[in-house]
Amino acid sequence: MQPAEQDVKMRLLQAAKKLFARQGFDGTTIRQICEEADANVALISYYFGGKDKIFQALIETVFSQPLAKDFVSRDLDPVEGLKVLIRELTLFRMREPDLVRLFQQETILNGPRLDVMREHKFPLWIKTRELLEEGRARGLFRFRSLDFTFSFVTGILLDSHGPYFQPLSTEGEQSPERLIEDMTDFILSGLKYEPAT
Amino acid sequence: MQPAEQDVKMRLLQAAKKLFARQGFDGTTIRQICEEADANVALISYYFGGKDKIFQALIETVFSQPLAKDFVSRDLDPVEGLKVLIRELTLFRMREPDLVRLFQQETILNGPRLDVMREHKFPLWIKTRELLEEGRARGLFRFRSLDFTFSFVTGILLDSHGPYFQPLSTEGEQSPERLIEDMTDFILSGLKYEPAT
DNA sequence: GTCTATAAGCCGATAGAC
DNA sequence: GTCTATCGGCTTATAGAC
Repeated sequence: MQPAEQDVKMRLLQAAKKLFARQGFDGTTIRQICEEADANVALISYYFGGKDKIFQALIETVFSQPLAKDFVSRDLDPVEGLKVLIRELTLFRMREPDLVRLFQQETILNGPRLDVMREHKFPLWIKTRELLEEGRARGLFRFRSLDFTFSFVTGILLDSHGPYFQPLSTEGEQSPERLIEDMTDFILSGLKYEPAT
Repeated sequence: MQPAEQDVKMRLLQAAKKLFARQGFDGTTIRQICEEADANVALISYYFGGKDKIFQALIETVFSQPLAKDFVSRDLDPVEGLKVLIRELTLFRMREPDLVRLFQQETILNGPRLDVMREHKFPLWIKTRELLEEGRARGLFRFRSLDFTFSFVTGILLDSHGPYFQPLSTEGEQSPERLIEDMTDFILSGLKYEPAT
């Protein structure tokens, strides 16, 4: 694969990510993608084989990079584990807002490609559930339903209303660190965790 | 307005709600809607004036029913107010899953159709923010950032990952009442609320 | 590898018959 | 009020020139 070819393919993938995320799959045309990527209209068919194929290629490039391999494999204390999860996930979400939006859309549309995403991301969520359960067993957390509690935690972690509620915001932009701190605090409090004094 | 006319309009609206929710606005054609409603292709133009218009009409019928009118207008204690909000919103979301999906779709896509929804729902969220702020001022709640805290609360309230995480569920179906109780408990704990003994 | 030109089909919308 | 037939526009995809 030559450099120029690499370059165009990459530009097309980047443009596809951006536009699919912002406008949805159906709301995006290959013409828009090619224009955004400064490439000819025919090159999506040439490099990927069509609109569906470039979407699939996009998903696959995402999962070729490890996201949370170490979080899943490391043997962490429930509290420390949740802290690592909150931090890593929050930073990832701030690094890749378009990707987050893309996932969210697929999740809601419940399309056929959702299974691929499930397969790759579920180890992360299984580990998260295990941390909650272990924390409860050890008396660190207090809650009644694991299913409900898990959904509360993921609701906070994967919140997707940022832009929607933007007009209500009053405090301006804040640092990621403050968000991570406050989120950790809120979740651990919700779990009735009482830090050792 | 004659009965038959009412009937067709209603069937079209119901079909539109179902298909827009499941396939998105761009992924749904007026032909599909009319087929689902057992109506002729031309009737969407005739009754509503076009695809965009039937969407708008759909949103407006939703908001013609009072959802949270009383919640917004009633002068409630912060804690009681949040409890009412959690209950009403949760019950509404269980009654109208398609509508929830529709909102979530549009929220993420951040399209031009979002403004209509914002206009109708924002009084609810403004009131929610006021309750949080008032609760903090009265020493009932403890948190640092109102913006962050508001996003945590809405993340839980508007969680959209139910179907996605379904395969991880272990506790089977549970009653709405239990969900409301647990959610209230988690949120108030996250806000550091300590019930008077 | 890149481009133009064009094919073939679906889209939303509507004029006009009934 | 309902329907058929059709229009113009835009879509994806590709054949073929360079």
